[in-house]
Formats: sequence, structure tokens, C-alpha cells
Amino acid sequence: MNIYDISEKAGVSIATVSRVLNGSSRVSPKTREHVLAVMAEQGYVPNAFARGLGLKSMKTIGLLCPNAADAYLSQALNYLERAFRVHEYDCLLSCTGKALADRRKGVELLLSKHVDGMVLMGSTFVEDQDAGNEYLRNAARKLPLVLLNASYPCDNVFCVLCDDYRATMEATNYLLDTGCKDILYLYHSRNYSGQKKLAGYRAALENRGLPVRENLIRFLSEDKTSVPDIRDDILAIEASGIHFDAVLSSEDIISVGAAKYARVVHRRMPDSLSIIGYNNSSYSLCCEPELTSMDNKLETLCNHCVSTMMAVLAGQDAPQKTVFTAELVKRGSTR
Amino acid sequence: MNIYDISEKAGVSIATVSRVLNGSSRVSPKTREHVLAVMAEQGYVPNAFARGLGLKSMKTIGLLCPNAADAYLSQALNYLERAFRVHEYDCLLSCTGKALADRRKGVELLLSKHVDGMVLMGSTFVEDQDAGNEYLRNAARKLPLVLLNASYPCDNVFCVLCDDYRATMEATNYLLDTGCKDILYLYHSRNYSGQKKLAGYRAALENRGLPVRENLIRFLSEDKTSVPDIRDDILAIEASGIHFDAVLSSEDIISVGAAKYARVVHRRMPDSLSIIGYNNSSYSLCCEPELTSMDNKLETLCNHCVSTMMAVLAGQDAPQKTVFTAELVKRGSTR
DNA sequence: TTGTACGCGTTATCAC
DNA sequence: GTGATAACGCGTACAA
Repeated sequence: MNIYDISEKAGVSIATVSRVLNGSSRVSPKTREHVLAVMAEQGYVPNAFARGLGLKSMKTIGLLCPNAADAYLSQALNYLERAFRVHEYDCLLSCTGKALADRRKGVELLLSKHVDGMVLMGSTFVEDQDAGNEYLRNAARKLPLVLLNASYPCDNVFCVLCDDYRATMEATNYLLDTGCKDILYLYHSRNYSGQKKLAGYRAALENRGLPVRENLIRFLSEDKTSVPDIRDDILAIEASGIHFDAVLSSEDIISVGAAKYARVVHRRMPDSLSIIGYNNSSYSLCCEPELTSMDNKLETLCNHCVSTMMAVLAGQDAPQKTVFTAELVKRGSTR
Repeated sequence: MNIYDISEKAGVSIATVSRVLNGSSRVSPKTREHVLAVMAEQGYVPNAFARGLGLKSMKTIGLLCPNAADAYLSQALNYLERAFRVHEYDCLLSCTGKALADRRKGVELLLSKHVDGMVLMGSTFVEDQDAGNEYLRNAARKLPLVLLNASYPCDNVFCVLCDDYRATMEATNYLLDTGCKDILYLYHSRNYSGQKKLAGYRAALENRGLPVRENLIRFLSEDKTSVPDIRDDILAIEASGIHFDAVLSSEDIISVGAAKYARVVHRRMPDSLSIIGYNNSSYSLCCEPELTSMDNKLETLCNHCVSTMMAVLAGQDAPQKTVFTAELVKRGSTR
């Protein structure tokens, strides 16, 4: 069943069928109705490959994600896919992992499939040393890139993110305001976003003339990310003689580990220990009391990624960088 | 840069270039080397649309998933995508939601994009009344379907699942063996898998000649699925005068809610309350003590989905149904 | 308003 | 082994 069959059965030329198909050009209402009827009757569906060949597009967006199993990223995945679908774009998924070589390969594969654009989820995709970002610049020469929660100034690269710096600064201030003195800062990732968050923590202390004690800033091993692992890490920190009355982390899952630590050593929240997480994910509701967490507006960010992409694809101009503000959601783990 | 350019620069015909490209037919080693060199030099990448048009395939698999944000499904998504990628297949994602109309639409959209096969994640995709499954039978006439954690006997539909019936039976038996008398069974979904699980619970009791008390079997509202919601549901159950010394659920997240309930009312695990979850997801590690959970071997299932799909696409025959056995992972929430 | 004819970049079937 | 050439199914100038 192709366009020729339809044109024959409808007694018109393929050009007319094509016009009806694409809604566009001028076709007499009568012919249109007739052709539509024939198409419906025959259950005709235009061949996407042939159409792609001609239009150089199959209305497909590449979604790159280091790890689709991650609670935060999978949430983003869900928002993005649904929003793109509303615009009749399908999403090609690529779970690349964090290694540069794999990310590059992921981008190239999607490039070879001629997606219309790509969304790169998380600041993992941007390397600190700019030489490593050649693959991004190269991709951006061929199609628009939208970066979720990352920043990279480059033509045809559009960034949508939350002000992580301000967010952790606000969280730190809140802890200080509620009487905490020794705030343990725990983080997993040294990428752009991770650095901004840490900088916010430092800045909050410095702004008040408080010392930044480096032994309260702890990078957790990247390969031990389960909640019990994190609990054990914190137990070890305590065992090493470091005292803290609050835990601020770069991810909810870390804070869940902190809550677990608190239970084990019988420290009550928020009296003996305050905890703040990041992302306001479903993990923050798992603990008792529930965790105060920084809501970085994932849904808003994702929707903005999609509308930015749509604008760019439509030839309109879009802001190179859009920054939203996070919001602290206060729950039982803080005063 | 297309096949003509390459053939011209290499001084051969496009047929030869095509042969080199597809590794197949007889080409003299010398010509092959030369053509490969030219292709590399020019950075030539064959056009996927044109290739798709000729081959009627773009090596793409459709992944349908009611909700990519779900902890369990996103894990599956990750496993599936990576395994397919190893076989050089890309994945087109469709988060359909649970409504039949939307699922049908998702299938049809992927059908129109001429994916080579589809994986349907979760038993949500199979309707109880078979009339609702016409969309599956229809799709199966055109391409192979692999169902993850669902069963539907139909030509060209391949099912990969865990024996949920036996799994909950085993879990129930374990609770009974460790001295529990009143096991509250909580579930969220009435789909195929949900029914099997419940049946396993009933069967375990019946096999021991114990009464199945319907007021210990509770269906939780589908739209209130957050941990605090579930905690409140359980509090309400208790308030209604129902006594229980164990909670068995169809999903880890429900059991996390149960653990939260236990904390609120100061019931200690496992002495005063035993809890078993399902899926052995990261949620089961969030609680203190950690939750005993039924591991339904998601990674194994996913890998099997992929190898089944590959076999079918290669024209080999594959088992219509493959059933794995779940395994109870014992942790602190049970004796 | 409608139709003709060509281009899109491959693969595949023939001949040679 | 290699080279013409016909599909593949659709979009679209251009002509009518």
C-alpha cells in the first residue's frame, strides 16, 4: 500500500495524494475528502523511511542519558519523551554511561541516524577540559543540542538549567539559620553541576565569615552508590573523629544514606542531626521523618528543553541559556 | 557526501562501494582497501534513511513502557537499551501511560516508524478481556513482539517473565514459617502479574489449610502511590481494627510505605512486624532495617528479551514463553 | 487546482 | 570481480 495505490484508487495523481497527506498546499475540499476516504479505507500509512529520505527528517529526537536507571534521570526521561511526543516527535534513547568515549560514540550513532536534534541529560556530557568537548561542537554543527542541567557556551547548543550554586547556598544558609554549626557536605560527582553545588556551599560559609573546613567536604566513591554504602561511608567519617550536626548532599540518595546513618547511631532528626537532600525525588519521601530537599524543578526544565528544541527546529531563535531557580522544600529532617 | 561521490573518488561503481559497505559479496581485497580508505578520508557515513528505504529496516527496536519514571521500569529500560545497543540496534522509546487508547496509539506510532520489533514492558499491556488485545495481535502480524513480565499466547508474541505466582507463594510461606499469622497483602495493580501474585498468596495459605481473610487483602488506590500515601493507607487499615503481624506487597515502594508505618507506630522489624517487598529494587535498601524483597531477576529477564528478539529477527525460532524463577533476598525486615 | 517527472541515497538484480 | 540500472516510496519544482 503506497502512494501510487492510493492515487490510482482515488483517481488522482500521487502529487495530489501527497498534498492531502501533508495538509499543506491547495487541494479542492472535494478531492481532499475523497482521497482521505480512500486512505482511511485502505488503512494507508505513509512510509516513514521514504518520507525521511525526502525531508531529511523522521521527526526524531535523540535522548542521551548516562544511566536511565537513575531515579532523577528516568524522571527526566519520562517528562522529555512525553513532551516531545505531544509535538509528534519520537525519541531515540541512548544510555551512554559516563565514559567520554562511550558518550562520543552515543552522539555519533544518533548523528548517523539523522535525528533532528539531541537532548543531553546531565552535566556529565560536558568535560572540564574543553578539548574533550569537540564531539559536542562537532554535533552542534549538524543539529541543535539542548543540554539539561549543564552549561556549555557554543553556537547551536542551548542550555536549560537550575542555579545549583544559589540552591546549595540557600540550603546552607537555611541550615546555618536553624542553628547548625558543622555541616557535612557530601557529593558524588565532580562535573559542572557538582562543582557549582559545592561552590554554593563554600560561598554561604564565606559570606558569613565562617571557616570552610575541608574535612567536612567529602567526595564519595563513584562506584559505591547504594544507600548502605553511603551509610557506611558516613559511619566511617564519624569514626574518624569528625563531628557534624547537619548533612547537605548533592543528591537525595546520599541523604537517604545519611538518614540511615542517623537511625543506626540513634541520632534523631532534626534535633541531633539536620539533613537536606537535592532533587526532591521520591527518595526524599522514603525516610521517616521525610527529607527536606532542594526541588530543582525538573518538570519545568524538561518542558523548557522541549519547547526550546521545537523553537530552534522551527527556525525561531531561542535563548542560548535559560536558568531557573530551585526551591527548598522543607520537611521533617530540618528544623 | 554520498555513495556516488565515494564511487567517483575511488574510481569504482556505486555497486562496488555498496558491497564494501555491506561487507558481504566478493570484492577484491585491493579494491576493498582502496574504497575503505576513500570512505575514511572523506568521513563518509551512509544515509540511514536511504538504507532503511531499501532494506525496510533501520535496525530500531520500539520500547514501550507505561512510565519511564518508575524505579523498576527505568531499570529495565536501562538494561534493554544497553543490550540492544550491543547488537547495534537503537531503541525508540514510548512512554504510553496505562490507558488502553494511549498504549494502542503508542504501538501504532512505532509501527508507522517501521521498527524491527517491539518490547512491551510490564503486564499492563495485556488486557484481561481479550477484545482489548486486538492491537497486540495486529502488531504481531507485522513484527515480533516481546513481552516483559507478561504473558499472552499469540503467534509472533514472545513472553519473558518471572513466576510471580510461585514467588509470592514462597514469600508467604517464608512469613508463615517464621511465625507470622496475619499477613496483610497490599497491591497496586490488577493486571496479569498482579493477579498471579495475589493468587500465590492465596494458594500458600490454602495449601496449609489456613483461611484466606479477604480483609487482609487490600488494593491501594492507583493514583496515590507515594510512600507517605501508602503509609497513611496502612494507618487507616490498622485504625479500622484489623490486626496484622506481616506485610507482603506487590512492589517495593509499597513495602517502604509499610516500613514508614512501622516507624510511626513504633513497631519494630522484624519482631513486631515482618515486611517483604517485591522487585528487590534500590528502594528495598532505603529502610532501616533493609527490606527483605523478592528478586525477580530483572537483568536476566531483560537480557533474555533481547536475545529472543535477536533470534526472531535472525529467522531462528525462539521459545514462545520463557519463565524464570524469582529468589527471596532476606534482609533485616524479616526473621 | 491538478499532473508529470525527477531527485533523495541505498540495495539488489542482472549482465559482463 | 565489477558495473549499469531498476526498484524502494515519497516530496516537489515545474508545467499544464
